[in-house]
Amino acid sequence: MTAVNKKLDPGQFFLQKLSMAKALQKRTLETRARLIAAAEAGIEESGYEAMRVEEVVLRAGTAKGTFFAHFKDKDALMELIIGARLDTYLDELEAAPDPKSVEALAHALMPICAFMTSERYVFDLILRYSGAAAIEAIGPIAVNFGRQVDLFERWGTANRFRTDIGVDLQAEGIHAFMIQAMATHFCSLHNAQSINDRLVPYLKAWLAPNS
Amino acid sequence: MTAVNKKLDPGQFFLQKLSMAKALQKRTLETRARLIAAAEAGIEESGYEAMRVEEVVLRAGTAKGTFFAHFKDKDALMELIIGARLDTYLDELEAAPDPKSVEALAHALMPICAFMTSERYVFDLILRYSGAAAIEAIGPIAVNFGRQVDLFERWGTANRFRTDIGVDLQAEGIHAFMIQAMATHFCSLHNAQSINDRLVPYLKAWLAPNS
DNA sequence: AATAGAAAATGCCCGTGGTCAATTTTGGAG
DNA sequence: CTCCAAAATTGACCACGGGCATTTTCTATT
Repeated sequence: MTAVNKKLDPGQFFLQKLSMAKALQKRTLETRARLIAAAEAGIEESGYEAMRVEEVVLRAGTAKGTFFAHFKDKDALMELIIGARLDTYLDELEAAPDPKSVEALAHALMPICAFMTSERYVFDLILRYSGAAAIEAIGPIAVNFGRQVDLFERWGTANRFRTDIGVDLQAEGIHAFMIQAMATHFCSLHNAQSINDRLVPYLKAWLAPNS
Repeated sequence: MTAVNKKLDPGQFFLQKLSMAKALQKRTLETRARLIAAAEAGIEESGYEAMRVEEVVLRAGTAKGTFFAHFKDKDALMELIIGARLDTYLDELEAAPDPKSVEALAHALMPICAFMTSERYVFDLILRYSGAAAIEAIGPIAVNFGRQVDLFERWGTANRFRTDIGVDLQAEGIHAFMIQAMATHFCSLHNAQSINDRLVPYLKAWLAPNS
């Protein structure tokens, strides 16, 4: 677990952020866990957008103020939970063999795309937090996006699709088109096309030009 | 002015949406204009994020309820105002000659990029509204994005950068990388690189592969 | 065990977006 | 000019995120 940013559940991420700081009381961790569990239970029932701080606090059996003692704001908890989900998807991708074709690459991305577009609210929040809002606050989602690009670089190194550009640039392009495919998926009035059907042409044009 | 989606100021956009509907009272238009003017004045002073419905209503001399009789919610007015700004930038681009090189293309996009990234809040709102939220509600920003891609197609037709893919796909790619360049601009901790410096490598790799 | 000081939890309060039944204004019909 | 129905406006009210002074609980020290 010395590798950076691998397999962090919401609680662990918190611990990492505070590493080397004052020791945390057991009570703190319990309260935190209750709040996160309460939020996850509510999300399971009614989705992400419907989450209310008041309801989370009620389930967890704490006061409202306690919530904000643990999380900067409502979005900070959402980011934690959504970031954790994104991480599990990425863990699976990292463990799986590198895709050998553009089609396989797109196909491999579908689970994470499906999650990201499961709710408009989720997609918007991810985009909003994909860039560090401030220097000191680089959150789980921004970290996950970094991991995504790293993985794409690995794929590009293992199976060099294009030789005229660097693997880093290649990886950033994959990422850009992944976002684009998801965004246009929301745009389409009658979304007849699947995200995969949108992504494949982009990636073919990006990774295998002139062919 | 029969061409679709050209040069619509906030008020005109509203009229278009209601075309063929009941005739509007003069009073309605006046109130609307006052609300929009009040919002724009406030934005001029303190920026987009600082806009408060209460303050707009105070300036305009109306009740709060009136605001929501005219606009679905706060964001609807923001979308109108930001969309209008985007349209003026696009008008200029459409009137200007087609860029002949990748560098010129990127350079031409800088003013609109600068506006979109003038505030984090603005960028997030634009992304949020770039896809139609619902079938009936395709707003000014989504329309503007459509115009952008149309313009990129025109550029691609006039000066065919790539011949192995269609102009529409080419245009969508330009758009995707434009977003990517702006998004990563926010990510960077010490953003030493300008948006232009980020965009040019993307576009070179996209529009002129193997060269 | 007593106590002091720090950490955590509390819940009342506020700001702000958004709703709605009641009221006023408008434009037209007779 | 009068009156009425529809359109526009009003402002009291609610929901929800977030702030903060106060109180409670924990932990370390003697």
